[in-house]
Amino acid sequence: MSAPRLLLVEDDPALAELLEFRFKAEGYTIAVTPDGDEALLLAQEEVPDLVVLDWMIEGTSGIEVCRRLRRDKATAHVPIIMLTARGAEDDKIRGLETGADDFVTKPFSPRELIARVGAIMRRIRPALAGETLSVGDLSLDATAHKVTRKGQIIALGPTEFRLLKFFMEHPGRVFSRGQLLDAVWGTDSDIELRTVDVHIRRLRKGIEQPGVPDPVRTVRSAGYSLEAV
Amino acid sequence: MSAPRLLLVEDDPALAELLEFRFKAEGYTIAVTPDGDEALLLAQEEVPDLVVLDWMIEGTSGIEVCRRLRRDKATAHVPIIMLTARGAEDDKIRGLETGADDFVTKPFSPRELIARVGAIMRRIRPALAGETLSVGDLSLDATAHKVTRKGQIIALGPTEFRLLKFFMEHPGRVFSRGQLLDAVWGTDSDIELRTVDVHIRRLRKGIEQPGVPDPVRTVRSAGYSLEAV
DNA sequence: GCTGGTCGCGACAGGATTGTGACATCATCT
DNA sequence: AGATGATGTCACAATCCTGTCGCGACCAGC
Repeated sequence: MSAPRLLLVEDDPALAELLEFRFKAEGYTIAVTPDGDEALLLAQEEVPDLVVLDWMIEGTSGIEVCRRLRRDKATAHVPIIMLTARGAEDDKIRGLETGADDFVTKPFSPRELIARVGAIMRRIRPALAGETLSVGDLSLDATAHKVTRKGQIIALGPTEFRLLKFFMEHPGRVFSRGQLLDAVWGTDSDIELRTVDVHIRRLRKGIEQPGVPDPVRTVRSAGYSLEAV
Repeated sequence: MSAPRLLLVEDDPALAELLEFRFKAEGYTIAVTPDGDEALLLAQEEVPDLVVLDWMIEGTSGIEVCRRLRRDKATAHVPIIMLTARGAEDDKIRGLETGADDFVTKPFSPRELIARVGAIMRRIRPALAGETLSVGDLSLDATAHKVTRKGQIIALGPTEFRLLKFFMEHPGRVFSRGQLLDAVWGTDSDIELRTVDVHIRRLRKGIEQPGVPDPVRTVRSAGYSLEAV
């Protein structure tokens, strides 16, 4: 399984850098931002596996970020660890009731935070387990019949799903329309070659996301391929 | 969901009584014992949904109880919240690494502990290998032959019950009509595939509740699945 | 610029798949 | 026997998917 993705919202540069370094050393992929609003954008762009959120941050307050994360369907289930100042007990309570899953009181040791993140990840991971194909920012769970890009669930029709699955089983390789027909439609299908184009288009439309390049490459007079970015 | 069962291991009688009272008021079923060994016996007798464990207790130490709970297959998955004295940071780390899911520093307010328990309870869903299956807001007691959703009891016909049970044993996974026939009706049944649709509908009708999305997902040209939410 | 070939895109009608209500049958219980 | 509830099928409606066209944009070479 790919590296767990964290999102750290912390406006103290020194602490942010320290944690970034430590978590990367632990094998996490981690995005860092000091700003609440930017954090929300990042979370929507690519849904993280866990959010570490400082209570006192610039822009939108921590609890507001927390609430908004919970409100958005895509991020509603993501565990949140709040960082809070010592003694602010009411904040803790409110944080937990808002939807934070845990909090850590400043000052804390990186070891403690890492241990807590680990504890939550261990609790979450098994639920997500499945045979998952993964190419670039795309991932496809064949048993659950689900496709995800940057963590966001994507709806595809049956044929588009099979097409994408085939591409993801052979990333980077170029297939002619005939090969795609054989592989996705079946050897004995009597279908126009150009029909493949239409499904390629539907697939592109399905997985497109603003600001992200299209991973489906057209190779003129040869066919199509899925780029591993 | 039937009342969540807690196990509280606490040797301070005043605190134990206070927490017992508060948790009962919150609708939990709670067993209390001051002794570590007795706690292990109780946990084996009736596996709780969550354990609140004081670090310093009579008999076997808290961390030892924690470790043994984790070692026993029946209780390995049960979340544990440790109660620990202020400032014992190393203990926290060791506790978490041993398998505790969270800890609360004394002195704490009952509200805080209750909020934490609530936070963890909200997070438990996937495949507990016990007698009661639980997926999303659904829970199914195989022995009592009862299904509840968001605490409300739901009446299902025998076939719908078996169907739901099978889904809950494999949450999120998509099954074809044929697979469902094999699993729920039996391998040698001679039944129309479309009959599955009808029972899916009856199941949906049975578990539907106003304001809550339908957890049964139709995957066109593939089958059905129960969403793990 | 022009030309032949190739590809993207919107639209659409037919086809395939699924949702739904109704019904006859069968087993169980009173 | 009668009542009740569960079950498997069917027909029909509602959706969704799909293969094909046609048109225009684009590309490479002349």
